[in-house]
This record gives sequence, C-alpha cells and structure tokens, in this order.
Amino acid sequence: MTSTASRPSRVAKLPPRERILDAAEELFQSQGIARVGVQAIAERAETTKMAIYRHFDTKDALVAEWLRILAADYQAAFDRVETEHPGRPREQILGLARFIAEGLPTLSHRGCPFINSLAELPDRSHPARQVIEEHKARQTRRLVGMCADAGLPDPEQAAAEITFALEGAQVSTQNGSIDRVGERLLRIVAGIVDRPRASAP
Amino acid sequence: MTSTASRPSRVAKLPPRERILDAAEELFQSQGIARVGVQAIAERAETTKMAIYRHFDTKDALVAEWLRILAADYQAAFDRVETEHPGRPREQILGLARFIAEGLPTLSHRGCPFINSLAELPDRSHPARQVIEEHKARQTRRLVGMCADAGLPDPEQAAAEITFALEGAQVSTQNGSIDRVGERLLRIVAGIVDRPRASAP
DNA sequence: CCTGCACGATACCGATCGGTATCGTGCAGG
DNA sequence: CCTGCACGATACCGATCGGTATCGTGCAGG
Repeated sequence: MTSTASRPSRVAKLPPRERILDAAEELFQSQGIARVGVQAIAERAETTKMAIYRHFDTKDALVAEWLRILAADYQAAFDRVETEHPGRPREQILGLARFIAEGLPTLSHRGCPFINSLAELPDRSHPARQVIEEHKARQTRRLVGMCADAGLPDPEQAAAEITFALEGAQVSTQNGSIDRVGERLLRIVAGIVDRPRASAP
Repeated sequence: MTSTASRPSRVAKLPPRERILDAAEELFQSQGIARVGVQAIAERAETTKMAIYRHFDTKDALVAEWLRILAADYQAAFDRVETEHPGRPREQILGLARFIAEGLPTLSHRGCPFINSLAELPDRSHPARQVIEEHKARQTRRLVGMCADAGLPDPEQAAAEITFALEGAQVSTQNGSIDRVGERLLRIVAGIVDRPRASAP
C-alpha cells in the first residue's frame, strides 16, 4: 500500500487509487458531480474505468470517499488553527474566519464543494449526504465550544451567526453579488467576537 | 394534485405551457436540474416531450425560464414587503428577513433553488446562470438602498452582513447543522439594523 | 525463481439522456 | 361553416450514462 516509488518510468506516478481521487476532486469541484462521468475521471487519472471499479463499488461510493477526505482536510486545517492559538478562543475563531476568507479567491465562481454537492444529492439517505451533514454538525459543535470558551453570552447564537456568515460569504462569492467578500467576512466575525456585553465581570 | 386523471374535462386544466413550468418547478426544486429528464417533466405536466420542445428551444431554455419566473416572484414579494412599510426602511429590512425566515420550513432539506441551481451550472455563460447572478445583484442593490435609507453608517457592509445571514440561514437549514434557524436569523438581522451607532443625530 | 494479482486495454451491456420527425384530431378565431 | 394550428401520440436518433466481462502482462512478495 505504501508505494515506495519503485522506478517505473521517469516521472514517479502516484498509485491508481490516489490518481483517481485526485482526478475526481478536480472534476467534481469544477463541474459538479452529475456532469462528470466515470470515464472522464478515468481519463484524467490516466487509468481506466475498470481500475476505478476495482477500488470503489459505485460512483456514489467514490463521491462519498472524496467528500470524506475533503471533510478530513478541513478538520485538519481547523485543528491546526486551534493549536496555533492555544487557550485563546477569540483568536481561534478569527483564525478560522481568516482560513475561509483566504480560500474564497480559490473557490472563485464555483463555491463551496459541500454546499454544491448537497444541491446534487436530494436523497437524504445517500452516503455522501450523510458525510456532509456529519461534517457540518461537527463544525458547528466545535464553533459553539469556541464561543463558549470566549465567554460570549449566548454561544449557540454566536456560533449560528458566524456559521451563517461563513456559508453566506461562500455563496456570495460564487454568485458574484458582493465585492471584497473576504474583507467583509473578517469584519463581521470580528464584530461578533468583540461585541460589547451588557454585564461586566 | 396529480395521480391518475380520473376526471378528464370537469377540472379546468391550465394550458400546456403553464403545466410544463409548474411541473419543472416541482421537479427541479425537489430533485435538482440534472436528475430530472425532459420526459419526466412531460409526464408530470400530463403532456409530451414534443409539447415541451414546442414552447422551449432546449432544456436549458426551460431551466432559464423557470429561474426567470422564480426571480420575478421573489422580486414581487420584496416589492410587497417594501410597500407595506412605506418610508420605514428598518421595517422593510426586517420584513424581508421575516419573509425568508418563514420560507425556511418549506425549503426544508432542499434549500434555496438559486444556490442549488448555481451548483449545477458551472458554465458562466449559461443563460440560467446569468438570470441568477442578475437577480442576486439586483437584490443586493435593493438591500444597500434600504440600509442607506435606514441611516446605517456603512450601508454596503450592512447589506453584505444581511445577505450573508440570509444565504447562510438557507444553507444551514438544508444541511441541518443548526436548530431554530428562522428565529436566529431574525435576531441577527434585528441586531444589525438596531446596532448602536457611535454618533447620534 | 515462481507466482498471484493489480493493472491497463478492449469490448460490451441495458438504460436513459436531449432532441427530432411525422401524423391524426379537436377546437378557436375568422 | 371553414380552416390553421396547437396538441397528444408514437416512433425514432445518436450519444452517453453507470457498470461488467475478459484477457494479457509486468512486477512485488514469498
């Protein structure tokens, strides 16, 4: 499994499974799930449909695995932000917002893969849909915890505000209705975290 | 109601074009664009594919027309909210938020049709995509105007905040990560509109 | 050295896609 | 009354979809 480059040809190619997942990532993100055929993924991965079906039972299973990896990547990035500011929830939250804001130009007019994929998966029992919903639920729980640690009066409401802002920023980037989205997003989240309280300690 | 048409001529049927658009509306909203075939639309509209192609050049043209009508419906609803509170921009903005909040339970786990459709239309030159982008741009312009009328210090930033909140609320309703979304949305928008200013008149 | 198996290549399957051609008929507008 | 045309029905088109079967080969692990 661990490859060890061997020495097949000049360029060291990744093993087929990785190439397939990379190809799926690029095509699903740029064109959506339904528009991308298994054959197209095979071609971009420089392999064949048969190889794909050797690693994944169905196209849906490949979609689910792609989203699983993507969710894990996001979780890892959030973990990194959190450990960068130990015991400082305010900075953790702002770091998270900065991470999203910095990713916006990359998403450009294609938006967030989770939001987009959900649109193509109306069936609530679809495995990929469950991956997304669990990821979003985890992310919300984490944010509520941070808001509580930061001493915000109503952590659940604050987490909802921040979540709406993050999701809305991605949607607005996609449809191009608002300029300087990243900048505005950071100001909004800072406003929530630094909101003046009614009572003082 | 659809099911079997036992009562033929008793019930006044809408003309085919309206039935097609109604059927498309229901199927696109509940299943997405790509998953719905022209044949399925014809069946639900109790007509044939030929009739659809008599009224619309392509499936894409039908999609664009559906979104055009939907955008017009939203515009009309916003107009109604605006004229309900003449000269009172604060109430207009809150009315707009209430309109969206009340619609959330209906959207349920399927979310906003504009957001969902954008996910399925990666091609920026697609006519339907342009319909959506123009609609969102108009909506933002209207909101900026209301915020300016309400005397908010930075109308563009306030409009962005409100837009993010509205879009984010719809996304979070779809993925189920947050409870009592409508209630939270109203509190957020009220907070923006009633935010204490640095200077007073 | 030997061998099993992942791999790539190729050919195929039924189903469904968007879109077209053709024709008979009922009804609305002149 | 007459007629044109929207309509419904039916049959068809090539392309593509997800998924499968089969086979030869090169290389890694024993």
